[in-house]
Amino acid sequence: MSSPLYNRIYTLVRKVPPGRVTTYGRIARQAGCTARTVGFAMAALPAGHDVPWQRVINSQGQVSPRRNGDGGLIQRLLLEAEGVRFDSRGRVNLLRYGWELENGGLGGDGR
DNA sequence: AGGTTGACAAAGG
DNA sequence: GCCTTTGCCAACC
Repeated sequence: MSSPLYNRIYTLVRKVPPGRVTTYGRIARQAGCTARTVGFAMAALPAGHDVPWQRVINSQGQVSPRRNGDGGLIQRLLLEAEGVRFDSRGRVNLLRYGWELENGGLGGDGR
C-alpha cells in the first residue's frame, strides 16, 4: 500500500460480499486504473491482509492460473466454500455471481 | 531512461 | 465457442 491506488483497489475488493465474485475490469474502473494494474495489485498483496482476492476473477468468469501452480486451485476451493458453483470447465456464471460495484450489491438475476 | 513482463479486457478471425 | 492481436498501467531489469 505504498500508493493510494493500491489502497483503493484493496478497499473495493474488501467490499465484495461472500458468495459473490467480481472482475478485474470492474474494480479497475472504480479504482481509476486498468485491469492489469488490479491484477498486479493482487499479486502484490502482503500476507495477513483482509482482502478476499479469491473473489476477483477475469471477465471470462474464469480463475486466472498465476505462476504459482496451486494458487488457482486454492481460489476455486475458497469460492466453492462460499457457495459459488463452477461449471465443468471451471467457469463461473458472472450473470449470477457477478457483483456489480456501482449498484452496491446486485445479483438480482438468480436464474 | 528504455524495454520486457504481468493473476487483464476488448475486439477480430 | 475458441484462439490471436492490441492496448492498458505499473513494476522489474
